[in-house]
Amino acid sequence: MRETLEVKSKVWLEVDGEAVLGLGRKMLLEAIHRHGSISRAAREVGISFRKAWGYIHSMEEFLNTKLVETRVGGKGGGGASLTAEARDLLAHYDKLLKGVNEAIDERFHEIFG
Amino acid sequence: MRETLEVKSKVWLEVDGEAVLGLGRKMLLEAIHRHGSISRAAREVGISFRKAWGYIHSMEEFLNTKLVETRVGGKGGGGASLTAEARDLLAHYDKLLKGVNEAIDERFHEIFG
DNA sequence: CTTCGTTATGCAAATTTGACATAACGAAAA
DNA sequence: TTTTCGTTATGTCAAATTTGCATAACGAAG
Repeated sequence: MRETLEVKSKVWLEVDGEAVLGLGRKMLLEAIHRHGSISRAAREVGISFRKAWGYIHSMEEFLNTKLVETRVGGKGGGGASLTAEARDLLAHYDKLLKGVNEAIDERFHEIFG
Repeated sequence: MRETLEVKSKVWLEVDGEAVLGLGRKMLLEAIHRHGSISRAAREVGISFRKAWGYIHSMEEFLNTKLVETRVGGKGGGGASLTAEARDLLAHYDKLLKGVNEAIDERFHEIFG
């Protein structure tokens, strides 16, 4: 009956019905933290700068919190870094994810074989 | 910092990267089972017949299994009912969902307060 | 004062989604 | 036999969403 039946899951945070943190945004923020640049982070996670920028501003708008500190111009063109609030939010989200996917997978294999 | 921060989650099944069963499709199939009609089921769950029909055929194509038995014309115009495979799949999916959302909620409140 | 890579946006294209229109069907009633 | 009725079954098109393109502004360093 089935070819490659598999379970998929998503866990994300919302404010006023708008997504403010999911797997994609998490990857983006972590990449920004590593590279100190939105554009380089976007390239790494495979999205356009435009989209990354949209993500960030949407998150900041609905969380009503500054997450990414940016510098424009200057040596290297500028750059970006995470605020303490962003790092804190990421840590909490990581905790939330920890074990959830494993629990789902476990249940899936237990039921569907 | 936050207004109404809440956790959201989805769990669904895929075949070859295509969704074959999620919450929406589950609701639709259950409504078909109750009403014996795709169109009445679609009205109940708030989607168009066209969309419901698309769901069903996509599910059947990727699962390579007949899920809905239909009769066209005749008294009442026709009707539809679930196959044994569909009922079986629904039962398994229900089992899969059972507890998962509770586990996620529990973890959320434990971490975010 | 030129260069460079970045932030910052408007806008258009493309894709996806969803709704509309219409045909076919067949049992029962007229 | 013919009409009626609510359903299944699809093609087609519009609308909404998403994605990407183009361009301006910036400012430190050479």
